[in-house]
Amino acid sequence: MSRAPVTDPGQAPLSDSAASDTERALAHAAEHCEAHGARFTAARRRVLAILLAQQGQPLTAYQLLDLLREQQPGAQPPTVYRALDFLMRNELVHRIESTNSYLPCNHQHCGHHHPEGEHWPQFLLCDRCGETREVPLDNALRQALTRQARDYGFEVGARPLELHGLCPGCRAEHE
Amino acid sequence: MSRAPVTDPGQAPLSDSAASDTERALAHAAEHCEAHGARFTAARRRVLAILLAQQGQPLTAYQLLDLLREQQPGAQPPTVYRALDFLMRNELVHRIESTNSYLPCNHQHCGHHHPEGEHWPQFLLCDRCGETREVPLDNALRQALTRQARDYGFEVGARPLELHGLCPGCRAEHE
DNA sequence: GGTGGATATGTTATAACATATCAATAGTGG
DNA sequence: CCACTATTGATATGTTATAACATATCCACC
Ligand SMILES: [Zn+2]
Ligand SMILES: [Zn+2]
Ligand SMILES: [Zn+2]
Ligand SMILES: [Zn+2]
Repeated sequence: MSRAPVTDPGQAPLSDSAASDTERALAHAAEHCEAHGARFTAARRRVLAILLAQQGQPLTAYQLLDLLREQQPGAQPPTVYRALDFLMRNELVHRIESTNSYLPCNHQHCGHHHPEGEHWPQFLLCDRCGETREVPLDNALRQALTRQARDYGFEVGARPLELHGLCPGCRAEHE
Repeated sequence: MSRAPVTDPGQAPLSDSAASDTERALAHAAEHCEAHGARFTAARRRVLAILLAQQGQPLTAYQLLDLLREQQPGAQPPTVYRALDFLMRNELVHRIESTNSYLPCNHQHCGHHHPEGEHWPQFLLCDRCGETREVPLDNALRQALTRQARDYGFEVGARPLELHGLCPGCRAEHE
């Protein structure tokens, strides 16, 4: 699996807007956890901050571990997997099954209440550059999927959809 | 991940209809390979036969390896991964990304020509019993997915959709 | 300001999934 | 038969994820 180069938030200076986006996201995460009685500890915050620094490029757990070790040299695989589990339980991070990688939830979709039910994300993944974009799953699409599954007798839930292809940039380059 | 018990085609006697389904599928596979200049060797046939014996329960590569070793004691991981690669290249087997497991293509959907393009399967997976059903991706759904992705500038291809939930049987038991 | 339960982290080891490499062998066409 | 290519055998390793158990921290209560 080829992957894009990673960004180390401790070294590579982010642009001002990216940095403030990250700060906003971290503040939001802290708030969200507080509201749910979950503890947003330093370890969890560090992991989320690293993921947020990647700008739409998911990281594998071991890439994350390498970056985490720059701040916390003793970190081990369980360190990152536990943080990821926590962040996923709290819907702050998603796992991309098709690439074994992890991405912060962008919650562009959580601004207001969803009558249709729980958070059902959809990802658009570029097979060329790795860019991964989370978009809201269209309601009509959601209903069509649920309904079609029900025609086969299945009751399906809100696991992320992963669609692979080429991002706008790579489409342009490609021809 | 919990998985259902496996069926060993060499020992557990299949019902007549299941056995003949398997034979038909194997014959079809042989034909299909012949037509494409691909060699349907004994090793590949054995692997496909084992998968076909599972009746809608995907196997992991190492479950498959254990079963294969009953016929071929020297089999190693590369033995099964090579066979799986071949079978996937020839669209005889699918990989289920969300469970790291493998399932024979049922090609209920390949009976006639598809104007919409390549084989774009959809799987309905039961999280309780593991049953995995391959169904044709509805054309309207396919178009909606393609179109919505294009609205975001992405050009997406025919990777399988994996929808998780409860199968009819497990829904009934569940309440 | 102790005590105890719950939650989180540290530490070591291992399970589970997948591929690289190179030598040996078997099919294929001249 | 020979050279060529695809396939298989065999060994080792890489990659992803969790088990198991010890320790530390937080917090409510006395
Ligand atoms: Zn999300
Ligand atoms: Zn791209
Ligand atoms: Zn199929
Ligand atoms: Zn079921």
